[in-house]
Amino acid sequence: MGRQPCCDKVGLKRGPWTIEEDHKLMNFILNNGIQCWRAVPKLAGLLRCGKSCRLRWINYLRPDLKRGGFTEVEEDQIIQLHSCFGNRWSKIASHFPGRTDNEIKNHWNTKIKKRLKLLGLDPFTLMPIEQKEKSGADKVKTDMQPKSTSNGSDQGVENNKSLDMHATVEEPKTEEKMEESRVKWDDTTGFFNNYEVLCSQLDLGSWMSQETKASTSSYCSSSFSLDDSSNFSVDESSYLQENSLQQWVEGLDSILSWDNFSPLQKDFPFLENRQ
DNA sequence: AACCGTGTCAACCGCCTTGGG
DNA sequence: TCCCAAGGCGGTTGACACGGT
Repeated sequence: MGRQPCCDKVGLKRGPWTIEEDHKLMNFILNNGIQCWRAVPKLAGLLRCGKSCRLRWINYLRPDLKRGGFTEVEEDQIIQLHSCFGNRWSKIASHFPGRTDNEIKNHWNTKIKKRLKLLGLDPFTLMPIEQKEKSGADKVKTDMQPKSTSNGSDQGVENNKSLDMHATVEEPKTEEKMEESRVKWDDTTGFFNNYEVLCSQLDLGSWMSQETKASTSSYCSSSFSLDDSSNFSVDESSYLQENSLQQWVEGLDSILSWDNFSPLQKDFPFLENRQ
């Protein structure tokens, strides 16, 4: 017997979301908030499971999402944070208001990982691959896992100093500090420096920005985030200022066809001017 | 034009965590 | 303390786009 599905999947729709479904979900959440994800699809008239709705909202429809490619600075921060937290994407994403863990995970797997390999660095340890090969089989074992999940000693505090040089990473808040003190480190943590050295040698910065410019420029101009985006709660949707919502609408403009959103006009009059 | 390989990313799956009873 | 439901999370998959041949 396999594990029971998270919800009754009989008759539920799967696959890509249609604009109509997006509309229903968005409309429902903006009007009612979220009390229980399991109840959302029923109440919103969707043939989806609650998890699917939650994911769609968090990764795509949420008003505070920042759209567009990652900047060079963001990529730099992701690499640093990944060296601290490993594959704990939600933890990493919490440092990037408006970015989702899924987005960061995808970006890491498709872009950053490859670039680091191209630079001859191991993506997990930021250690030069040649050096790693020399250092024997024991090391290979650690390369397979992010440091945060290994059960090492407390040398992390010591090694963390190497990251302090990078002022772009915020000092973790009290809770995070406690969490980080639990994060285990090995002797490769400090090798983030290798990445920087190689970047400067190969002028990776300009290379990255060349590539990211094209993808970011079209979106960044319309992207935005709410002041306290990381804590955005739909229950408080009424606090949304009309202009903030309008910004969100503008951000979505390039993605969704607003022909399908005309029913929203009664709730958000500024939509009338669109199309 | 057709095919193939590769890259990207939205969405799903299933395990883990949390909170309420 | 235990159990269960629901939410959260990370790994993985598959559809689609795009470039090369």
